[in-house]
Amino acid sequence: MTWDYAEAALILRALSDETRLQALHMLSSGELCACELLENFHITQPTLSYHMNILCDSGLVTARRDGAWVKYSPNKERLQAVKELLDNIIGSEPGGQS
Amino acid sequence: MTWDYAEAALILRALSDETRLQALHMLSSGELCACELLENFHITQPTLSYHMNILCDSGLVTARRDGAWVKYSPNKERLQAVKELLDNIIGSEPGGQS
DNA sequence: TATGCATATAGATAAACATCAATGTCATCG
DNA sequence: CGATGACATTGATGTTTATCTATATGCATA
Repeated sequence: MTWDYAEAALILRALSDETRLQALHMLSSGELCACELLENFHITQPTLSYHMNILCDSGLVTARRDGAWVKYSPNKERLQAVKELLDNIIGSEPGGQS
Repeated sequence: MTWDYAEAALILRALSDETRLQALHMLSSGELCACELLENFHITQPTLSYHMNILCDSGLVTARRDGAWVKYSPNKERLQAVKELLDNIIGSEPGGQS
């Protein structure tokens, strides 16, 4: 995947918020619906919806409707791509380990 | 290194701007002074100074005075740590390659 | 010391962001 | 169909962000 700075900044901006990072972490163990996520925050339902929109728009999370619920999953490939983006910026090989 | 969401969000916020990403990329080939960086942007000197402050505060870049100049270098360890942070969030092993 | 160049700080401003209350939409169940 | 629960959208609001102009500070050199 190739990035320009504007696109990269968009993805990283999606990652630059405490609530969204925590939501992503919760999703790392598997699909969750909005109400399950909401239980772990002290924000209102519309605010969570706003954050999930940002995560979906950036491609870091995918959403699917399941009856009355909307279930969210992390897009691990996309997160992996962010790591490669960081490698490009610092000039290391893609996938370089510590 | 261990992170809480607030600290992680701070670092990622520093990475969430086009100008700062481009500055970091320029620094990947080595130390540069502010005026050298400035030549590659269409922003004013105070605006660049503002962005470099954010990069320094986040620890992603270090600055040292050299006579009249201030020279900036990337902190590659810190950028590596960001990758590990992403691994923690998505639940992969640290240093995992593509 | 006075001048000039490199960088930082201050103050102002417009745009973007995070948040909430109120309301709308969509699916389910009686 | 009507009511209820899950989620989205709207509109308002206070805060943060990126940017500029103007000015200050720090260093070097004549």
